[in-house]
Amino acid sequence: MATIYDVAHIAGVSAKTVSRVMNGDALVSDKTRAAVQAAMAQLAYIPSSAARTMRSSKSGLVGLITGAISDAPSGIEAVGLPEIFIVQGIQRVLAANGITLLISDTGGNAAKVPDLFRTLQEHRAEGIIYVADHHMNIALPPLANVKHLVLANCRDEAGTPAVIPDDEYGQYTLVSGLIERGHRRIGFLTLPENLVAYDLRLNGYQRALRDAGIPFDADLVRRGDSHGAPGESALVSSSIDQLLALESPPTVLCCGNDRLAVAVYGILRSKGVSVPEQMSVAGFDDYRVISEILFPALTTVDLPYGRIGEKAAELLIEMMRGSPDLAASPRHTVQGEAVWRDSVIVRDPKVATLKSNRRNG
Amino acid sequence: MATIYDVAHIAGVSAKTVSRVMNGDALVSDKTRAAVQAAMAQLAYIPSSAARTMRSSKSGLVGLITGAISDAPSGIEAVGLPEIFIVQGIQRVLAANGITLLISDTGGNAAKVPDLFRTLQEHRAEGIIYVADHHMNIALPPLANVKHLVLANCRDEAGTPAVIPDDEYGQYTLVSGLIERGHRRIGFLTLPENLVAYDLRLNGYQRALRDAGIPFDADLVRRGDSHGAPGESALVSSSIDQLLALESPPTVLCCGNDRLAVAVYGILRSKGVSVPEQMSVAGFDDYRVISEILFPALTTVDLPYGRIGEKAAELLIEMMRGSPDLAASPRHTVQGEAVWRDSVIVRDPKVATLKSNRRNG
DNA sequence: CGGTGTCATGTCATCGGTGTCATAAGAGCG
DNA sequence: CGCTCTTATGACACCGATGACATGACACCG
Repeated sequence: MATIYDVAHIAGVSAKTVSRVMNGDALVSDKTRAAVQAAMAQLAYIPSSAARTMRSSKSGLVGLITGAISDAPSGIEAVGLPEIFIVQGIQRVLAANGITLLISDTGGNAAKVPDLFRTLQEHRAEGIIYVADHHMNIALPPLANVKHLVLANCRDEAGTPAVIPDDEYGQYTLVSGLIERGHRRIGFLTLPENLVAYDLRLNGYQRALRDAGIPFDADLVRRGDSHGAPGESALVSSSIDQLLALESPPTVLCCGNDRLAVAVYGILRSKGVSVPEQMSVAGFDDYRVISEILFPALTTVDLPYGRIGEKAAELLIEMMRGSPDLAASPRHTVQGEAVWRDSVIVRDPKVATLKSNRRNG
Repeated sequence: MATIYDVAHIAGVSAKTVSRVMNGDALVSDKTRAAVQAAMAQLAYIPSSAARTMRSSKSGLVGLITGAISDAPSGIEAVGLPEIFIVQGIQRVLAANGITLLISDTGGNAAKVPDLFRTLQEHRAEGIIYVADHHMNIALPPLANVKHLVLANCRDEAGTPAVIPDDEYGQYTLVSGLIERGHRRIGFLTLPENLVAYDLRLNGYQRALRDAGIPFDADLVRRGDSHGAPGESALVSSSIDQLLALESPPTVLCCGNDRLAVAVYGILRSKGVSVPEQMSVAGFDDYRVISEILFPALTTVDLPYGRIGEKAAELLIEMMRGSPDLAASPRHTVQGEAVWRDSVIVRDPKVATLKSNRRNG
């Protein structure tokens, strides 16, 4: 590979002048610049970032760690789907700032994390972003010499700057929208209780009811997703049975995520309940492969993974540039809006519910 | 950040001796080794890979480029789902070999590719893997000085080493299994015609029929997936109508991918055809979020994205080590097997088909 | 006891850029 | 014309590791 000296020799100038041409550092005469550029083109010269890094101690690299330091029960395979969108968002921002991304994956083995950090530090990464595959609490091992660290899609108790989705807001928006569309009895099929999003979503659900003056009815909240564990389908099925058996059953089911919504579609149909005519369904995630393809198309909440990535990268770059006032608000949320599709119908609040219909029919 | 000289000074030895301790190069007395290690620990010393790279011209980096240099019609948003699994597979193998991954994404803009290559070369990546989000043909721009390049999930006409899924085999295995399970009239809802997999899958379908002595009936092959374009659902619905209207309708529908299978479930149900009792359904991809959750669980073909990534990385490492006999077979295929779930029933080939049933009933 | 070999360690140059300082060539001015 | 000032460029050290080579301390041998 050609070096700066080769270029200098061909152009008949000193290496330093070549350096100046590359960096636009100082005044270089037009003639010299042209000669240098011609020489660079002729040799297909590409500067060595290693040499540059040594001298300037700026690597132009940011490290990324993904994988599970999970607080979820073991044995649950993380699907890892959102991560690619987060990574793409990060990439987008970093590339625009001339930064290259070093990536490493724990492969689900939390014990590897210190090694991964070390590797990133060997390459003198100027900042590190840790990405989780779902909104969770994490506890990173003690890390010496890691100056700039941002968490994406997760958070810790140590006050590390974090970018997380606003689950409470998303659920609030969805449920408010359902109420606007005439729904008064809103079933809620929950996420596993140990998830961070469990509480947040439930809060959003309750706040939306409260703001609309609808009393909270605990009977409408049932266990839904259990990480795809065996027996989940039966669990969801029985949850739905309980909801349908209520004196005043729900007119819509909010599912903890889109995956669960798919299961609910099947279960409702197998029970002879049509979607959305007899029961509206809403998901959470706007996991498009599911939500757009499902029939009828699924109303859900957009979880803006790309934005989470972008914001995490923007935050990191600010930190690297030494902006202050960041420690002030360690947690940054990104809001996603409800996406209205065919699985939710508009109804007249005064018309009786499913159960009553049946009774009458 | 501490340097090798700082360590040497604290340990009371020369820098070279510290280097020897790190690399296990030459004999070092136990006492000296202990002193050096203590000093390294005390300073939390982490060697600089930039300095090492300069001296040895080995960076320990491999570059990865993802994104669309698509042969698909424009305006189609790549879902980008498999990529994460491929990337994880690559990461797994590289990490095991002490190699760090540099990643860059075109963000769907093919014009960026030369820039991305340049950036990877500035960091002196020792090899580059190009990953596509679905099995496709690509044409990379002319690249000077890229010695070791491997394509994953795509291929070109220039003979670049490539690791691709064996779509023909997958479809063959699936259809053979359907025949074993008593199906004789096998419907086939195709992928878009411009996809590489379109022909391969159709070939596998036909070969399976041929091997079983079942005549190929073109009426059983209908247009299915159209990249989620508007009107896709209507298209699939009419394709299914045509299949159901046949004198001897199919007993099972093979869908070009799992996404399409989800749509087919809904359409069949809306037409009053039960899955799998009246019509079995099979997908392709084993896209687990869909296949395991769908009700009934979807029979499909595993597309081993993780293995594709692993194999691409293994191939690249072989090339980097200078193994020969690689140019000999530029295309390496990875086979995926059919995964049998509830959406396909075993039937008695002698029993009449749906249409006949209806007629009789 | 001198010669030879092994072990343990140090010295020095080098990888490819860039920061610092020096310097040469004009330009402008009194 | 001599002085200062700007512009354009070069010389040189340095960043942090490591390869090549040198050296010093013993051990062993005849």
